[in-house]
Amino acid sequence: MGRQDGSGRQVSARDVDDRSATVLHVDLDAFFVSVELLSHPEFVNLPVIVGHRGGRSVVTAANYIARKYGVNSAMPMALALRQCPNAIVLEPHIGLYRDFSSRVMSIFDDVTPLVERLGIDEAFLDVAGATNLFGSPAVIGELIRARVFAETGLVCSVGAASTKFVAKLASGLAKPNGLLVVPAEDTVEFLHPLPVAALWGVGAATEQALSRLGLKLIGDIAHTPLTVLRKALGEVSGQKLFDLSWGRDPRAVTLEREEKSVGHEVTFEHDMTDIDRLRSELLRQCDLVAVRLRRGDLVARRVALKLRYTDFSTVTRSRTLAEPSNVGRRIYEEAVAAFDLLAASGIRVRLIGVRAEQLGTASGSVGLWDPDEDWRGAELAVDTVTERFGAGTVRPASHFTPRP
DNA sequence: TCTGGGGTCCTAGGACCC
DNA sequence: TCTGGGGTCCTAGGACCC
Repeated sequence: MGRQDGSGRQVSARDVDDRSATVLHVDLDAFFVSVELLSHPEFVNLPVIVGHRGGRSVVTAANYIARKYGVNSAMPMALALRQCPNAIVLEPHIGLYRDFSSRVMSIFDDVTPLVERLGIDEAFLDVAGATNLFGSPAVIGELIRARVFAETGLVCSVGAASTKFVAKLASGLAKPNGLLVVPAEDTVEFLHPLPVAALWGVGAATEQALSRLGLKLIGDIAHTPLTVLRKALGEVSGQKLFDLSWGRDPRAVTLEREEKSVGHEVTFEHDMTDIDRLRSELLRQCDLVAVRLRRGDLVARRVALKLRYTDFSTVTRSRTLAEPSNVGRRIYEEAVAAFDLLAASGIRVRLIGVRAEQLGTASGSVGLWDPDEDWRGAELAVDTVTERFGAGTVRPASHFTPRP
């Protein structure tokens, strides 16, 4: 998991002017494992995995020692333990990680107001306006790394570049416990020797498709006619990859994005065949989704059901609601109607899930209930108000504001 | 090896309308 | 009658990311 002395190492592409590299990507190294190790220092030099042992679980996080054995996140736990039988397996503590995450993010906020959180353990920072105060991007990067270590005991890596995706690539190459600056003028030179899989949006399938075209390196993509890329990868993806291969990434660092969907899903320890129990699990999930919608003052216009069968094949069925809703019962009605069309005797379900989509704001009726009260109570409050004032009063469709 | 759970984005076909 | 072109919405599936 890298050195924990907090000094890190300066891995600069060259000792050059870095004033153009004002986008920082900060990524905590082996975040979940590092947090756990703060309270288990005796495991620091051992391979450590965070995740549930047994069942159908996967590796949530692994430290760098475990990674040497080929263990990676999202790998089935059973396989990970075969690769590294001596690994220490620790149960995740999401609440704890969230606390550490907020502490780290608030350090970022001290540096610049332009912080874009990316999940729990990474963020983009636009430091163009902070250089007068703190110094060059590289200096700011080291400042952040030192403060994060001093105040939380966690180690992070920083990439600095003129665009988001190059900054992210740079932080990945700087890991663990490093900093890498890619000045704008060096971007193409930096990108072209890297494998195509390094590009944001190139996963296994796209890598295969590119390989069929004989394209292995980012530089190969850069020198392929756009028409060929568009045909092989689709209009949008082809254009995007071509632009990225030349270091073109117009995305700005943005403060906050609106949620587009809210969902819940569960994989059973053993495949479920009991249709009634599947229905009741679905009801539970719909209630949870509805609570989250209400807490965000949101309503959903679509409900999507997801089933994964024994053979891992997955189907989804979605339905558009006549009236947007955030009431658990209503969401359940649609979800279970879709489920009943698929459910038949002999069904073997590995995963069931529900997702509320096409969210809109439920304006004009804030304060009818306390969003922090117990969720069953909140459900009751909705239904009570609905009863008293008639259906639609709580979240009238006329108040539905679609979001772009 | 046997595959989590939270999401976002893109594609493609069909319906429907002008 | 056997046939165009767009635009938009709905739906299903899949790739991808953390």
